[in-house]
Amino acid sequence: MPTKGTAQERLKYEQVADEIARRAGELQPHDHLPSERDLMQQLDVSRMTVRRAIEQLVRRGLVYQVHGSGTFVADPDVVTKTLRLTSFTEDMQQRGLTPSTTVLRTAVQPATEDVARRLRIEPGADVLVLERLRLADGTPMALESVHLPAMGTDWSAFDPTASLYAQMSAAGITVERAAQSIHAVNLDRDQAYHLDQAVGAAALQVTRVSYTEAGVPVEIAETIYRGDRYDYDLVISRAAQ
Amino acid sequence: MPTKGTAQERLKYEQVADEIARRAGELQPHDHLPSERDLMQQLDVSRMTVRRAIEQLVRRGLVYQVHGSGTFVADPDVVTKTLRLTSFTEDMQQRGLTPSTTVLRTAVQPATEDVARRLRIEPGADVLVLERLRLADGTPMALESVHLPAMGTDWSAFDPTASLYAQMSAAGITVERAAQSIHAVNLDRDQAYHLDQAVGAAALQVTRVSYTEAGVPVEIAETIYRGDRYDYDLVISRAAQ
DNA sequence: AAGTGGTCTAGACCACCGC
DNA sequence: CGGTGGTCTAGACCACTTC
Repeated sequence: MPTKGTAQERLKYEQVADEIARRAGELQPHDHLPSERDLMQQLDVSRMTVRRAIEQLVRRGLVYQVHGSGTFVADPDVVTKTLRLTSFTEDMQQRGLTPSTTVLRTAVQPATEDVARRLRIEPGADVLVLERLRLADGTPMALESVHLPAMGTDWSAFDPTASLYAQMSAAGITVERAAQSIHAVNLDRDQAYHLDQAVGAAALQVTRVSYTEAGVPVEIAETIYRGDRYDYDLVISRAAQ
Repeated sequence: MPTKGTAQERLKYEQVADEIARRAGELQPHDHLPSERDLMQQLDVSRMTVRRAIEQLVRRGLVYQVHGSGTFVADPDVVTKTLRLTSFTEDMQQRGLTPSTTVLRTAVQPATEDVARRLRIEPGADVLVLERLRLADGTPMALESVHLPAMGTDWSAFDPTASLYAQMSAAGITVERAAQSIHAVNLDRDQAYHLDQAVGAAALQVTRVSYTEAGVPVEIAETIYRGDRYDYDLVISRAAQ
């Protein structure tokens, strides 16, 4: 038997998933893939590992399964752009734009009733407030207002121009889930000024509350995107449930 | 051995998931749940079944797991309202409102270049076009324009006032995935009239392309929601990936 | 070192599809 | 009927956390 535990670069089911994805790429939409039993023999793994690999691919929308019939290559098109948890920076880079940021305001202040309730902290407790103008290729794209609870973190070393998620991650905070609410608003005079838009122009107001794996809220962010330059794209899958 | 295959009301892992969820409900957030090995003994199932059950609960945001440490009850709050594939009817009912519909237009017409490309059919091929005003508790909420490809279906029996998804389902078409794009727009005169809003008021324009499990597009829907009465809520999970 | 979740195996039976 | 995916078992070893 070959050495097994040593330097197992990647998980087996991921390697299997990659291999099946590679084969699917060489076939046409709706073509039949080998059966799970064939694949386990060919790739020398157990059936559960094959199933787990295929499960990933189904979730990504790359293949689909029909009960007594088989596994097939899916029609592409929608693939790739599944819903992900992204920062403004990543989001813009993905669209091929260069993001930049102007800090409008940064302050430590007592939490309002509403903010305290949503962050599940005491009203009046310290929160870091950060207001930024986000630009893409030098053009104003969004106005962002972020509230962060203290959480024993030392915000004195905080750099408002750098990536927020990166700094939170460095502080041991990992965002696992976020609730978003999207609303349409007409820009007021101040907002229109910052975004270089006409007063009353339609804009997307996205309010996000981010949570750790344990369901502890760690961020409230309210972002107002220019309506003429920003779409909120997402893919909903019934399988996700 | 007891009879096994007969009348197996529900899947084992679902029953196990329910039982674990019940126990979690009686505990406080961040309380420790029994280990997987304890649960498999207590519930007399294999470990894989326990893991599969817990996997569901993690996806629902009800519990969370930490590698060498254990399984814990999650902080609630966000739970329940995960992203789902819903119709206007379900959506409104979920918000406690009574939906109704006024049909503005219904016609079979040749597909435009753009519609044909998105539905992956020939330009000029027949599509069913349906324009409806959707109301909640009698108040106009949204303007909806739907394009359906022919797909050999007999649209002559089509009832524009009834649920679209129900009729598609009856025709053997199941929507499994949908790509949505959300945009902010200012209402034009005609839209404002139908929605009982001021001209130029901000509104959410949601464009959806629905696909079957095999990735075949079966519907294009463009819905314009009143900005003052409609939020688009969703929960993004990193686990979803 | 003991206990936990994470991965993987080899095998079984069931439910469904197409011939 | 044979082949397919869907569920489930009993056991093993690994990686990580906690003491």
